[in-house]
Amino acid sequence: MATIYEVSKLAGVSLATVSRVINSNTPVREATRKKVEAAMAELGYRPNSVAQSLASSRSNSIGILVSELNGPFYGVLLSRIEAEFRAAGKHVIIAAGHSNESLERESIEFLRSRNCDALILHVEAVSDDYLIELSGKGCAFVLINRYVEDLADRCITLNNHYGGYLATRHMLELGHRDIAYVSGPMWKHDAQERYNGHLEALAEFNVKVDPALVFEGDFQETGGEQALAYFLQHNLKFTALVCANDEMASGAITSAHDLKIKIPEQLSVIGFDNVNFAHYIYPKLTTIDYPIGDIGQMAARWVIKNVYQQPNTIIQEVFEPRVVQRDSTHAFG
Amino acid sequence: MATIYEVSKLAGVSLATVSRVINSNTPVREATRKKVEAAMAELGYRPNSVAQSLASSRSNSIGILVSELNGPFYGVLLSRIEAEFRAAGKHVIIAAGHSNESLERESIEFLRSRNCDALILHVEAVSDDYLIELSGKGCAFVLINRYVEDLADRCITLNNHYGGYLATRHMLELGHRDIAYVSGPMWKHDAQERYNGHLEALAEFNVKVDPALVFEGDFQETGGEQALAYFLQHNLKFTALVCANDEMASGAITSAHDLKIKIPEQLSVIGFDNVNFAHYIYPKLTTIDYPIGDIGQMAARWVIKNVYQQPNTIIQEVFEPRVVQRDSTHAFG
DNA sequence: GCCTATGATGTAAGCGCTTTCATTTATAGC
DNA sequence: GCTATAAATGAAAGCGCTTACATCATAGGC
Repeated sequence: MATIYEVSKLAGVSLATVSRVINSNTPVREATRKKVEAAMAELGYRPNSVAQSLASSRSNSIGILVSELNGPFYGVLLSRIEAEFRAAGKHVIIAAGHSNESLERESIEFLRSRNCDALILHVEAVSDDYLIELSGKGCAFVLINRYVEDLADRCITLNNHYGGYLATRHMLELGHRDIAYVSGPMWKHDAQERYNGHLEALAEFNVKVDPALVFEGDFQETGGEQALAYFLQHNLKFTALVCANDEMASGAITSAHDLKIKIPEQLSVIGFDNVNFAHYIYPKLTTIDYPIGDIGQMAARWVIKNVYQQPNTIIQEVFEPRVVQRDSTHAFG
Repeated sequence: MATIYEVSKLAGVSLATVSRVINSNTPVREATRKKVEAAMAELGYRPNSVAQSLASSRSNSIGILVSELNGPFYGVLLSRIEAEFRAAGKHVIIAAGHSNESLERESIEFLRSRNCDALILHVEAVSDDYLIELSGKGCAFVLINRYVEDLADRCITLNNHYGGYLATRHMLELGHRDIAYVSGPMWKHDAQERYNGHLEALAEFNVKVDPALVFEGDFQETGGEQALAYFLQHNLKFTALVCANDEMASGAITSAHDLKIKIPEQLSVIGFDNVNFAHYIYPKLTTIDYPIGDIGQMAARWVIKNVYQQPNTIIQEVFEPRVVQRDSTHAFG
């Protein structure tokens, strides 16, 4: 590969001038620029990004840490982040934290040692204090799907409360009044918020909360299966089932098939997240759309604005969910 | 961040010695090593990977180019590749080619300019000649899911022919004789091979091929829908449907639901790939497992062996598919 | 005890670029 | 046409590390 030195010799200018036309951060006379560009083209020159990084202490790389690389969720996220940075000439280094504290910390250290200019973190296990400390060390990062008070300006989140509200309101508007709820693990922030939204909707429609109609699931398919079994076993009356995510909704629907409960005729089911398999479920799952792609893109913009100094970039910190009506919900009666 | 220089001063040794204990490529006296390690620990030193790259002309980064970052397929692939390299202290840079020739070329150039030590490519649009030329330029890469004669030793593939054979044999063994086939776009190598496998199975069971029972789909859900509509419209008799991938199988099953065709009682359906949503389909989809994760891991090993010089690593170039029996297929009669 | 072979450590020259500062060249005002 | 000023370019010092080569220390052979 040709180096900047060879380009400068061929163009008959100094190294510095070539560097200037590459970075276009200092004016260069038109005629000189043309000469340099011709030389670069002739040699098929491409700047060595490693050398650029070392000299400028900018790596043009952004570290992305997500819980899992597979699964229905993160692909969309990565896709949008990559597209945004690619357009800006930056590249993306990925790592998986597997929702495990020590792995998450290790991954962050790993990415930091890779001289990433910034980190986009989707972390679940690491503590708020750790993140605050990290920020104190001067590490530039954005948090996705997590809100930390002291780091509020670097959190891009979904309005989970409103999502929970929308899901239950959807059922109420369809005329349902006996609504069972399958929550996520209550120690998780988003699970709690979604549940609070559910309560708000019930209150708005003057429906009394029946504690027996709430089941704490695990955000997995099994959670939905267990929830349905539990509600039926206790002989509870309900015509609608609100699930705090799509996996659990899928589990509940699978169980319902086995028990010959017709969906949505006998039971309306709504999920949350709108993961990519939601429309493969039969009947196609009505759910709350989590615009994870938009959130990823916004995180990338945050980096472009704050780390790569494009102050005009507009940042939206909170995203609003919406109902995606498909075939698993049905008017009451 | 501390530099190697500060470590050397604190430990009372030269830069070179510190570098040696970092890389452990040259013997260092035990006592010296201990001193250096203590100094590194005290300073919280981590080598600057950019400087290492520049000096050693090894970036310890591997570029991964896949068609899409989302979708049911690539997450698993990335996940396994990342895990393998992570364990080896390497990192992974990702890019998406979107099955578009110029984007694929551009992405490859992008990754090359990032000084990746090697590339793992899942490319569909770029020509064989381009790849051969790339290899001639001394660019180290492995090809996933694509076989190029002249590059045979750097191709990790699935035995698609055998997979096609297995799918149809599965139906034949269940007693079906009237078997419709939905292929992928025939210009795609894998679609062609899967179809040839289908033909082989039919021949083995002495079943005559009925050209009317073959429909060329698009590897998307719509392909499956169109195929079913086509077969029914032409009043063809068939009790089994072999689809060249899971998306098309899903489309066919959705259409079947709408037409009140019972699966598997009236029609057995098998897919191909075993993507993550296959078991969300109702009934759970019987399919051919494509061990994409294993293939990714093997590609990573290829790099470790050939680029990072670990000659003992064993490489498996061709992977064998297998039948995953679920609920969408049923014995004839 | 001296010389040599061997292993451990130090010295210093880059890797390919950016960037500060000095220098040269062009522009304008009189 | 000459100086004051601004604009364009060049020279050179790093960025933090690796590595070839030189040097020094140690041990073994006689």
